Parts: sequence; structure tokens; C-alpha cells
Amino acid sequence: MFKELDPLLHSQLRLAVMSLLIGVEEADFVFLKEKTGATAGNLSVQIEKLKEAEYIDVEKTFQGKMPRTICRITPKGVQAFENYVKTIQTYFNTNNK
Amino acid sequence: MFKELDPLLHSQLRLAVMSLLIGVEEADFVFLKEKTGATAGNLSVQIEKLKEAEYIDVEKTFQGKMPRTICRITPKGVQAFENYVKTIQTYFNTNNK
DNA sequence: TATATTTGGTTTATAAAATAAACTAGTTTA
DNA sequence: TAAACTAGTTTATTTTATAAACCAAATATA
Repeated sequence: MFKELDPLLHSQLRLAVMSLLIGVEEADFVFLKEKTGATAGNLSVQIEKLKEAEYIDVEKTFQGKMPRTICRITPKGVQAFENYVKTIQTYFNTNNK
Repeated sequence: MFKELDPLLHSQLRLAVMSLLIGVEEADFVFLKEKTGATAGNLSVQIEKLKEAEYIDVEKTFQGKMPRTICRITPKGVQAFENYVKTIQTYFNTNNK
């Protein structure tokens, strides 16, 4: 009756990151940190998890001399995100069928 | 930008329980267990948490000689549920504004 | 030119949650 | 009367989320 919610996405911060990434071509660590309001440590950990799951690609480059971590959502990530949204919606409508 | 998701509802099982309760007058432990597919232990713990938060009322009665635990959602619970749904929806739409 | 301070992170430690396994108390059935 | 079942609760374990501490390099400051 209630399908399982992808545990990788059923996390406030990871969901927020995916939400941001799905709307843009790419986003860097600083951007994600600002938009989500997360601490750097927490964000670092959650980005790593999304990467391990291949929901996002992570590219470590340099902006001049400063490091810059760029994230992009993958097709697999888009798929998973859309699926999560669809699944949790079924928890919302009153007349559960 | 991303509002915090009520941690009491951001749990697969508790959300499922609330989803069921919002659609009915009342439901007992056995019904909730069957519909959610949860183990009795897990369900017991999560019902207790929802009760503590006053999101549901729990009434322990007897059906003949067998114990029967009846749950009902409270107005506060309805409010919280609706708020949770509204909040998480903001994580879904691509063009985060 | 030392020396703070800031930037952009990672690693490690801690607290909280979810979950399952074990247990209880009583009931029904063989 | 003993085994199995019902309707749960309690306890223990695993997993998560999160913050705190740390690091290396860059930049600003005295």
C-alpha cells in the first residue's frame, strides 16, 4: 500500500540539494551551502552520499587558486528524484486506495 | 529558502500512519499494522511518538477479551500534516523561488 | 613580513532515529 | 495442559543526521 521512500532522498538536506540541482545546469559547493543553509560538514557528507549513489556528478576544479566543487545531477538522479516525488505524493491524498 | 520539515512527520512510518488516520474516523493498531506493513514493535514506538506530540489520540480498550488500541488524528495532527505536505511540496518544484 | 583571518572544504565524534528482535500477558485451540 | 496465536511493549542494535573539530591554502592586516 505504501511504497518505500528512497532513503537516499528521504533526507531534508539531500532532498534540498537535489531540488536545487534539478533546476540548474550545475551548482558549486558554496552555492548549495548558501541556498540550503547547511553547515559545510553536513553538506560535504551528503554530497558524498549522493555521489556514491550516482545521483550527482562531482567535479573538483580550481577557480583561480581557490578550490571549487561543482555538482551536477545525473539522469539517474533525475529519475530517482521524480520517482521519490511521485511516491511520497501517494502518502498525501486522503483516500488511500 | 528551504523551510524545515517537521521531523515528527518526516518519517516513512509515521507519515503513513498519519496518512491513514487523516482519511478515517479512527483506526486500530491491527489495521495500521496491516496497511503500513510495519512490524508491531516499530508501529508501537511510532504511535507513541505521535501521541506524545499530540498529533493523535490513543485509546486502549477491549474488544471482548482482547486488547484493542484505537487511534484518532487530532486537529493539531491534521494541521501538522497539512503543513508538512505544503512544506515538502516546495522542495519539489524545479524553479525554486 | 609575520600573523591573523577567511575560504573551501574533509574527517571525526556525537546525538537522534528507525528498526528489529526479544519479551510479556493473556487467549484460543488441539 | 501444552502449543500456538494475538496484541501489543520494551530493549538493543544499526543507521542517520548533524555538528564540531580540523586542515591546507589564500588573503588581509599590523
